[in-house]
Amino acid sequence: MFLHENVVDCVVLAFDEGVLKVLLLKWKVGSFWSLPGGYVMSQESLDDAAARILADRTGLGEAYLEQFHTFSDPTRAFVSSPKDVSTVTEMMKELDPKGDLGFIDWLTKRFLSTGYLSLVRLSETKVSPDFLIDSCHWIDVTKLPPLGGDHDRIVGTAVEHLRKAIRYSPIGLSLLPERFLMKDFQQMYEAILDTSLDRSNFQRKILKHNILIRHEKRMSGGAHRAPYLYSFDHQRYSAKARSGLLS
Amino acid sequence: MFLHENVVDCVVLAFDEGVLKVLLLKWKVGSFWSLPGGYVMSQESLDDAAARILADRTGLGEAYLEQFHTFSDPTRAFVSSPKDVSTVTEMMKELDPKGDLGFIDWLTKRFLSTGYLSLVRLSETKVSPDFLIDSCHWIDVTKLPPLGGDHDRIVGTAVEHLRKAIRYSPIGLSLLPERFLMKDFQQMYEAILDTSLDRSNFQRKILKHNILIRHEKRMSGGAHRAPYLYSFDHQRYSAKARSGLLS
DNA sequence: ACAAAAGTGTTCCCCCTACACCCATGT
DNA sequence: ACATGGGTGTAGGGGGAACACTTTTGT
Repeated sequence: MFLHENVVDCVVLAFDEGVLKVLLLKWKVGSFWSLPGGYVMSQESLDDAAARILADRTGLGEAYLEQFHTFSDPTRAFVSSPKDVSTVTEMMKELDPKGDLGFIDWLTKRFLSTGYLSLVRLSETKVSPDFLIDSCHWIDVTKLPPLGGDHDRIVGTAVEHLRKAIRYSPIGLSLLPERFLMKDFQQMYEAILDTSLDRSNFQRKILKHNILIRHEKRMSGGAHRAPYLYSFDHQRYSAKARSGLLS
Repeated sequence: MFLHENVVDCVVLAFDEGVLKVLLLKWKVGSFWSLPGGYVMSQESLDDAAARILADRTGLGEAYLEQFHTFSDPTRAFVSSPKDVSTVTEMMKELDPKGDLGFIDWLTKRFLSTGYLSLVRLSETKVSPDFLIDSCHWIDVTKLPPLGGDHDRIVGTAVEHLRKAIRYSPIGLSLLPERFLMKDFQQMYEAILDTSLDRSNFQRKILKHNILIRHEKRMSGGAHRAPYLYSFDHQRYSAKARSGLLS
């Protein structure tokens, strides 16, 4: 009756150098930036499509992945101005004179995009470009380049979603290594909530939940007193899954 | 490339007789129950589609309406068993021998459904059946009949979404009349959160936010002391939109 | 010894909780 | 008068905010 193209766009976030970074793709043609995304195939659920797209682009089999919103502005299109369309067409011809130009259609067509939020450990990813993508970059979410279509709005909605969710669940741990310092943990919260937290009170509040395991001290590197390493106690968390971590 | 049918399903909730009720449609054929829903047309946003479907079914021009999730299970279909399909086909032929049977296809086809939550005042609605719908009913969300497809899951997800949202925003007011009693307000929260709250503390907590206007006493009806009427102070709320109403 | 980071303690105060109490009104 | 529902008060406890203090480690 009314058929639509459905795509999934993944907002893949990592915590690196004290800031939240999002995985962005730089296209060969036109130097456009976009989120990793792709079609939802005929017999595929949105969750499956998102997992496939994430795995293809980052090599991650398992990762935190959650749908957060479906975007449907009828005017949304990856490229909007006629000038950009012709630029892209020219460049495509140069890149591959015999290739079909079907994807030009893709750039200008209206479709529905379902946004997925993914939280990963940057070190565990192996990002890979492909025949359309020039390169992959981890970009500070507060310093985005101009993105195609409404992808900047998608990133914003994703971060807003994360901001709400992290107050009630420890999903942020998906951003940290298996063992981590309390300082990293706090900085991760500060980056997401865009605020500063009292070191001593943060530590007490978190530890009171009894969902972290304290290990022996790290001996290595850093000058001054050696901090403890912590890891997440999945067992105990499942038990008290309803309470929420902050306030 | 991969075209899909996209529909919107509305979970329309009202607060009546102390409980949350959802608007359900009873179909002429097969006595199926379903949520009000419909196609997303070619040049229409999801928001527009949901507003149109809500207006068509309830007569409401303005109402709280918010997207909460997109459902995409490839196996989801309104009618799944072959037996039900043939039953429906027979009944359609009886109802309208010359009509086309295209919508049988609809019942069994895979499509993506975006769920919208709507909060309304039951008294302001004028629900209307149509040529496919036998009747419309407001049903206690805790006492649902068997619904077609995954509509029961959609209702559950909607209520869960409402439960989270109401802790941070006064959307529940969309369920109450312009002027209401503190008792109604509390019962509304209790119905949504499925818990009981201390009367005195609830009142203080709510009033402290300074977003309710207290009017003169109601003289009418009820035996015993006459309670105040309250209404929502939109002005003041906009100012402090970030705080959240319950803890 | 000193500086800086990390861990722990202390104080104050607000707010939540659980009631008790007071007020108003119709029978 | 009294029962009942509605508004207000109060004592106690828990926990968050701010900050001081102690411990550890490399230079």
